[in-house]
Amino acid sequence: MTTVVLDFETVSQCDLKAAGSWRYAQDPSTAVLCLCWTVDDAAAEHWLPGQPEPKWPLGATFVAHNANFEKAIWRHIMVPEYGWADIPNSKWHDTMAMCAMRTVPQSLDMAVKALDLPAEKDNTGSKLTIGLSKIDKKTGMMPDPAPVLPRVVEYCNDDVYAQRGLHNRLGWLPPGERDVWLLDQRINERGIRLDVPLVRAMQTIVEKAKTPLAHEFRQITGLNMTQIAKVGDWVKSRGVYLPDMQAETLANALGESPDRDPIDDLETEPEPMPDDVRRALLIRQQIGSAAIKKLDSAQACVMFDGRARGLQQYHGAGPGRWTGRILQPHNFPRNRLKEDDEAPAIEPLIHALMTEDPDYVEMVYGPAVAAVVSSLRHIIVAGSGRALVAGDFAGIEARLTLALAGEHSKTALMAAGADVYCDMAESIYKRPINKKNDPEERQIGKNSVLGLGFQMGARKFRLKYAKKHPLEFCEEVVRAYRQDWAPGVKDVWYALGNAAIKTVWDKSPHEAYGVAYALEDRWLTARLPSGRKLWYMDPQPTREAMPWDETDIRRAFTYKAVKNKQRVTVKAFGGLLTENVAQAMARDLLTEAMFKCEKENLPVVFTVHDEIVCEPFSGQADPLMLRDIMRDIPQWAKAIGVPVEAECWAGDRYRK
DNA sequence: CGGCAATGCGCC
DNA sequence: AAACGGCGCATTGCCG
Repeated sequence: MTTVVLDFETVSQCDLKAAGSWRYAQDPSTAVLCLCWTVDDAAAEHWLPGQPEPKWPLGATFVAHNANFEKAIWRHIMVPEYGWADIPNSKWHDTMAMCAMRTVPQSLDMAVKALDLPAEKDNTGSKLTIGLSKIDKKTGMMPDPAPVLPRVVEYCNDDVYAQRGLHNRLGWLPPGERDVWLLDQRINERGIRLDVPLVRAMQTIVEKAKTPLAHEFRQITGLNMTQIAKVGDWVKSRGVYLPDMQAETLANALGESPDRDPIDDLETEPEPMPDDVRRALLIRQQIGSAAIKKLDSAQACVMFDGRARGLQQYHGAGPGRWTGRILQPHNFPRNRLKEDDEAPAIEPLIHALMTEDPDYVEMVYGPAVAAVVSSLRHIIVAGSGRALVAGDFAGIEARLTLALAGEHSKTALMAAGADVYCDMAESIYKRPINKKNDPEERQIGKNSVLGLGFQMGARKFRLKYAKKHPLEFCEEVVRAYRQDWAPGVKDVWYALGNAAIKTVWDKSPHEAYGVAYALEDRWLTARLPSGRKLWYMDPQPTREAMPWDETDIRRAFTYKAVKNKQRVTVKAFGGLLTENVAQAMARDLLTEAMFKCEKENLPVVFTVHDEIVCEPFSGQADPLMLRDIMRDIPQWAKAIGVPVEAECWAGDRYRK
């Protein structure tokens, strides 16, 4: 098979980072500087605008790093402006997807370095090319690319060689993942319809509501609201101690926490607070949300047809989950507005926001910016003639973990629809618990079931879920989970940990709980019950002191991963490996359901880890159909006995 | 001014 | 007996 490795260089006044590849390619100011490519092992060639279309080898596969970009340029510029033939998705391959799957850094430069391939990033060429998209400050005009074009081609050639080296080193996606990637491409090209007039109205409201409050904040503190550290210092200087400026901390400090029990816990009673501090914190709480920046993101990436594309990154996270980009549908704030203890009806809320009148919004829904933040999800809508149908797997990672651990009495409870959070709470409190009379106890039970499956300890549990309880209580919660409620789970941690450690130390494969660890090339792989593999790069045998006893030194291992765009060494431990497996199995259930949705006229527009959002024709918007699809699990999942439940809904706007 | 690291904050 | 999560983006603050 002939392989063409290619790379475009372009100029534009559109901000690629903010807009994403698809919107960028559609921008009228975007133009191609050059296209460079190699055919198999031959030397690089290049094409410049004005030259005839190159003769592409018949049936070639086109390989690019972040093929989304090359595809977008090809479809939005080469096809309509230069009359080139389209290349279908089935003829594209993405080295970035390959890096993602193998947990190699996704940036070309870092990937090449991590794999010790012989290529250096041409920083000068990169800067020169980027500079062609920026207004020249001396002339006030866009620079003329012509004089530097040979240098740009040289830079582009280097990138093509780097990409080819990467491709030769990593090869192709395995067949199953190839299908997932092709589905990913379809979803990213389909895009998400945004309600642009609503986005504008929200921005107007935020602007109007924010200005006087931001001014008042500055009057009181002399600071900018976003200078969190300095605001913290100021608060402290006024005699109030706050560990951070997080929404929850502020709510507690301002005495708004509904579940607080002041008699029980005098220590955390909100301190009497000077009026200016109270007012400043109230303002910060009302308008300090960073999430409203999503409105700017939405404007920047939405295309001429009202849809935003390229919002999901294939295999962005180690266990295979998608990650969000640009608008990032993965972290929309949840709706915190309450009307009679329920989320308010959506359409009246949208109507109120569309008035662009913050006073009216405030009168009906409380502080206007908070109302906007709570409504952000609703900017995602169904296209015309269509509806949204969405569903999420209920507590899927906890269910998978319990099933894997053979805790069949617990999975049977779940399958029967019992309230396992109350069941867990009964193990903790050793008395009958019900949802109505013991909401706090049930919440502790819920956090335990969802949080303690991956070796979280008492300290962390307290920090995350139970700040108001003493450490001793959290120790008892952890003990109850590990000893009484689901004792099989800790066995999974130790078994997976030991199997992986033995594999790395003895360089021979070891299996536990249906997860088969082996060494392949520079990776430790974990074959899951679904047949898919997880990849851990550059595993190193180490010896580690145990956290509970520094004289207790045991075999362990580390591997390399990317965090915050940095390559870091990660210490493996059983709980982490178990979490990876649970996340990965949940992802496999998700993709399985996504394929079925596509077949059943429920085109997928995005997913959020355990949630699928589809956009069928209005007449086919049947949440029960989606529920059936999501509950229809593959054989491997049936074999471990995981009880799967999905909560589904249909509507015109995205919600939670 | 741009690049980079650290931090905060939102979700699953 | 027994431990650490996974992400992306915005902002700040420091550096050259």
